[in-house]
Amino acid sequence: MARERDEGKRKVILAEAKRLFAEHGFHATSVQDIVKGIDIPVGSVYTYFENKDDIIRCAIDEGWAEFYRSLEDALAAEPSPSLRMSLVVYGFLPRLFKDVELISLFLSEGLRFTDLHVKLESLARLIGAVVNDLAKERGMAVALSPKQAVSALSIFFLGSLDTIRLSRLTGIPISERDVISFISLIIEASFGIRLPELPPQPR
Amino acid sequence: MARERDEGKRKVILAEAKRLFAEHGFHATSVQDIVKGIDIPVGSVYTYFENKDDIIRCAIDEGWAEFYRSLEDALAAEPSPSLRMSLVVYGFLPRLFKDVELISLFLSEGLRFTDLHVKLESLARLIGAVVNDLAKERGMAVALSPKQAVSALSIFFLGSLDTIRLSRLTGIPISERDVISFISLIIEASFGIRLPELPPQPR
Amino acid sequence: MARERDEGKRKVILAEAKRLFAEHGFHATSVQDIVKGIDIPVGSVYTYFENKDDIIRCAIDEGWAEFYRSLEDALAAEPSPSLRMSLVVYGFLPRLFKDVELISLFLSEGLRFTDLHVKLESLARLIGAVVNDLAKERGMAVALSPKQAVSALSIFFLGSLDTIRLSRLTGIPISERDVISFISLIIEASFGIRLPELPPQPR
Amino acid sequence: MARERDEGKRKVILAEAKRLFAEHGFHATSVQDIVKGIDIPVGSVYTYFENKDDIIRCAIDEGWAEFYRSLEDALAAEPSPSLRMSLVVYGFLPRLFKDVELISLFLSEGLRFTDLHVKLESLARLIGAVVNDLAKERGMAVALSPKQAVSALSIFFLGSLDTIRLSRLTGIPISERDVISFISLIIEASFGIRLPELPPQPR
DNA sequence: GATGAATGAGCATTCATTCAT
DNA sequence: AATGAATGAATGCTCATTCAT
Repeated sequence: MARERDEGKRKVILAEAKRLFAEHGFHATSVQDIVKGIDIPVGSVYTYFENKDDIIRCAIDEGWAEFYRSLEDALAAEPSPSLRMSLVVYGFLPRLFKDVELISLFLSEGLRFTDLHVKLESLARLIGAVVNDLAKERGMAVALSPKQAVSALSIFFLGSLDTIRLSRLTGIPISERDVISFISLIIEASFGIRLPELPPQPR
Repeated sequence: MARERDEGKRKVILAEAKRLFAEHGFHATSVQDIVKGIDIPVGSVYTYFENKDDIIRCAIDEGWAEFYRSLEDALAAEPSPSLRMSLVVYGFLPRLFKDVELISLFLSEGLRFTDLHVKLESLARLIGAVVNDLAKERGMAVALSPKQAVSALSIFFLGSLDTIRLSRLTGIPISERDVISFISLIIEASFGIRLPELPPQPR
Repeated sequence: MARERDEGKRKVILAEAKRLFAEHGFHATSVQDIVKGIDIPVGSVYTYFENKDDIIRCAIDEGWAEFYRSLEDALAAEPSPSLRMSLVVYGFLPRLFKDVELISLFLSEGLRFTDLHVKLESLARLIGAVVNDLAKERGMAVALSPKQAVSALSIFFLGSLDTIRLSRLTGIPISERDVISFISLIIEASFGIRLPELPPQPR
Repeated sequence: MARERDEGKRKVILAEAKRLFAEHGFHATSVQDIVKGIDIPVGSVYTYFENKDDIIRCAIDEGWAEFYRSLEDALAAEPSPSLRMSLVVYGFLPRLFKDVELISLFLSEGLRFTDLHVKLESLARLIGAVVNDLAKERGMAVALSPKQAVSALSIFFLGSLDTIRLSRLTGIPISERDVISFISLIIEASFGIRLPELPPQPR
């Protein structure tokens, strides 16, 4: 009967907010700033979001959900442990790196706005399984305690993301390739395998 | 003749600012907030700092400088490569972890306010030398390209810091011990040595 | 042919509005607030009321009209002057006190939205007649000038209502019984009669 | 050292606020409205008041305190009970009536912002003493229970104020003289005395 | 130098009403 | 008629910085 909520409008707001939050920070970006560029009246923001906090929370949660789900699906479809590991390193790491805006949000303001540790734990479980399967395939006893495994994952994951964020923001000359090649080196050294390089994943 | 600036007052402002910036974020902390708790008039802040940005810049720069200098001095005083490495892992990593406020500033707002990559490059040079000397002592050819070395350091350094920051902020159950033990594990595995555990460094 | 307006829906809106206006004030209650709890769409409000002002005006006018009409009818049906006075004191005052919401509206925002003095004058005429008849019955010359009579009525009426409103809002320990017993005391003293207490009026 | 808080400025804000609140209501008057007419920047309001609520609270509390204190002082200086009663009726009632703005604030929004019942109880104690002394002087046993006395005072006080407020706002033709003359009539009838009319009190 | 009142642009959010559906 | 998304001016309040004292 009345006008329907326009999902497209919501997406536009979210995208512009993500862009500006990542570039200038959450607090330095006003709601007015967000709508200015996309020609949507301020009031409309509050049709689609509860408040400013809700915008960043949605941006992070939805970005993460999309990333996580597609990783989960792809891993489920691949039976070989070592190919699954390749998928993680050559498929999803680059994919994540492409979305610097999400990463920046995630690491700078995300802690205050979403249950980051829940996200991190799911990811640890997902990737932990890949690691374990690979170890089993290679006939290795897993040398890491579960606690060390979570630490390891957290360090590599956050470290890689932060390094990429840094390289974008400060011009430090580390490329995505450098990070990925180092990560794959570590894995290859640990498991004594050659990790088959995959073509970039389709979106 | 101008009255002396009161260095104690400056320190108090810096400490309170660091505390509040780390807890609530830079933008969410007003200059008024900073002086409220420490009973110093607003105007005085501008005797010691150019503006609000200058406060965070000083907090980070001075915190970093102090950390870096003491690391540099300690390394210079220790001739044995493996003991130097121990010093880094068991002496300075914990010391850094203790100063969560500095880490939080560093990782959340630091990028916008200080030349983080200059700091990171100095650190890479410093620690890179430790790594190289250790490799030489062990008669190993360094397997990492310089680029990979910087990537590696960046990933481990930022990853460790962010993991600790996270564990404090979100209650994710990773302790400083876990991080340190994982880092030392990696080093020991890479160099085939047993890294002697050092007593905590005095301040 | 136009669909019938749903009188029930109108009543529901009016009742909820009365409740919220009385509790939080007219300006502090949004039209959105009103419809939220009663599951009626905002747009519908404007089918039944011209605008927000119209809602409060109707609430007061209709509440008053109902009260006034039933007082008028009851008085018309009772021939004895002293019983008519009892009716006013023991029948209608308590009835009015029950409707605190109406009173609050009346006294707080009513002045700006309805012709309160017209209402007060009708009431003065109605009750003035009761007073005069009672005085005639008791063989008394009325000691009050018409102006004093209106003043008297206004003071007692508004004073009683305000006292009750106050006791509800602030917990001041004056009960409806206290007010009614004082009013009846004044009347009994003035006319030298014993006012027969009536059973509460049926709605 | 720095500029001193300007009590005059505070008074100007308070006076203008009182005027506008009384005329248009608290919620219908914006902080911007208040400063517009008196050429003071918005920010300065918050130097002198915590927030908008604080303005009305101060207006009521300070207006009441001034009124109450001067009533208290004047009563203390007058030994004769009947003259004290005259003082109340002919001295202070008119004085209160002059400050319609205070009354309006008091009765319309005051309940939400100040502990009105505390004020009313102090007043009841003060005037209750005058009534008792007069009764003793006249050799009368007080016929009212304490509860009835408070009710009586509340009804007369609030009724009188509201009647005056009404007459200003709606043009109902009741003058201050009418109210005062009715109140004095009641007192004279109750105590069988002639209340000596006093010249208006100096401010 | 020390102080803290002064400033006014800017902030996030609300809201009565309209009107496309 | 019914609906509820759309609207944008207006709200109360903040805040980095200045500068009169």
